[in-house]
Amino acid sequence: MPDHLSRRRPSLHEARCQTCSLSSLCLPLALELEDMDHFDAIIRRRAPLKKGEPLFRQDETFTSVFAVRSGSLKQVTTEGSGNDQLTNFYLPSELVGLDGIDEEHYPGSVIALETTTVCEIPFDRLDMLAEELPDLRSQLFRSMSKEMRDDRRMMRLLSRKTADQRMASFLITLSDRFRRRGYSPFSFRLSMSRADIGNYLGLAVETVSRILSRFQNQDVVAVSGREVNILGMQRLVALAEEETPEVASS
Amino acid sequence: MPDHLSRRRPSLHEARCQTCSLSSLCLPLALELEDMDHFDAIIRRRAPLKKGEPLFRQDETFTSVFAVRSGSLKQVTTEGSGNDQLTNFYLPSELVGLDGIDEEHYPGSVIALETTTVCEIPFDRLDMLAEELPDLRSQLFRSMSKEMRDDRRMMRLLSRKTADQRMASFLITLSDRFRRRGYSPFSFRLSMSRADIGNYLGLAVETVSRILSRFQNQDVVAVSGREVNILGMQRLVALAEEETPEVASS
DNA sequence: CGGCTTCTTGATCTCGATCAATCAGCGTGG
DNA sequence: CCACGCTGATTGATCGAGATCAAGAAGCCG
Repeated sequence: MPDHLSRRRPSLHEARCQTCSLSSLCLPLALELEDMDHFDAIIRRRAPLKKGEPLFRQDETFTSVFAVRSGSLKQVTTEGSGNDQLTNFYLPSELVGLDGIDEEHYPGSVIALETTTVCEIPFDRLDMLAEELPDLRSQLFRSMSKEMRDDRRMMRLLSRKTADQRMASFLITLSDRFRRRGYSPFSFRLSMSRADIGNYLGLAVETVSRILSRFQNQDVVAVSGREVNILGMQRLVALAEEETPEVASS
Repeated sequence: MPDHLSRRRPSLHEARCQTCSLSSLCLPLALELEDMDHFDAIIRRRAPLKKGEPLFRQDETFTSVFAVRSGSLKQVTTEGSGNDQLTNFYLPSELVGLDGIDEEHYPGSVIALETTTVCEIPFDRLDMLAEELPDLRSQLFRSMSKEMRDDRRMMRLLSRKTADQRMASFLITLSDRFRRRGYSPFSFRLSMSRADIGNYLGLAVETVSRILSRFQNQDVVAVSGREVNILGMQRLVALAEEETPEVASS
């Protein structure tokens, strides 16, 4: 993640939706000014999380969803003994915790990858407001629907794609998310470790490292530590889409 | 004109939520009788789908969600050329199409695996009703949240589990869903082909077949064609949870 | 510095894909 | 009724992508 994402402490006037630079991407995106006031009123500001700090832990009681304001987080689900699964990364404007509504508990821990600030949105208040504001309700449905759609894409990636395609897809997706947030899509900093990437993509750390080295040798990207430069977006897209031979189909 | 002639409703008394045997599992589960009337009023009954018939196709405009009344369906997403991904199976009382809200198009085709009946719920009407009925709204959020949670479980399965664990998990999940619908959790019929199972679990057809044979030899299940008998649920659970050595973790 | 963790690179092994062949079911038409 | 063809399922033999094991290198912070 670009450093300025995490460095920027919200000054006071940023701490309101009306003046937040993310408002066009975030939950209140469809609201009129007046409605946004109502929405803004239920938000709780939070002290910034330091790297490694949890926003909440798995199995804690679900109370709120969170909008990322700056920084980034990962969601990790532990099942059985010591076998974690990293199910998502969250960037600014994205909504965290929606999968906890059902069952009333968060299904995974969400942990800051760098200094991170979030807006807390108590869900009972949000639900009440969703009753009054059709646009807010609609946006909430959309957000959840989008997350389901992204999950399906991820399943496809995990069950059909080769290691190379996974890495390429991962870099493209990140690039895209940065672009839509107004940052360079070609030059950014990874806030997650190689281990995180491997865990997320279903690959061994060694494989992640090897593939990045190979991409580098092929001049598709330039990687230095966590700094990434995409040199050939075309090639990268080609790598991600390359026809995988065949699998079961009905 | 007498009412029963002008109505295009199927005359089955089951065709109303109030008397539907699934109402305790389905969307209106939390509604008072009076509210259920309102909900019932927006439902459109549909002619049964025959095996192989699509409920809707990928990229069609999103208009409705559907509740499965009887039978079963699969959701298939095609991307690129001829490379399908089966992302879900749907059983009675489950909600189909929620991932189409965002983007206004269905992200995959949904196809009947056998003769199947569904209730069509126009989404704009549902949304309006969700404004008036907090319980309905809540249940809708829950359904979506649950689907996200299930998706995450699936990601975990695809990225961490061995072929044996996948098959075992699959059978257990099915068994569980049958149990909650009042059917035998130990004896049921698979409505999907081996190819469908393989596609869903990210395995080759041959692997699915081999594992079922092996499970059979170990007296964990008895399989005859699509008929399944679970002989050792304990063993099956053990197979599904067996510690997978190690993978990347942070 | 030294003691960490994270990352890279090399060598080997393994699970499940792929290739190939046969078999079983099942509707269709002669 | 059976022969035919088609699709789905099973079983065997081989192969390869990526995991695992092993050892260094490079950051990073006290």
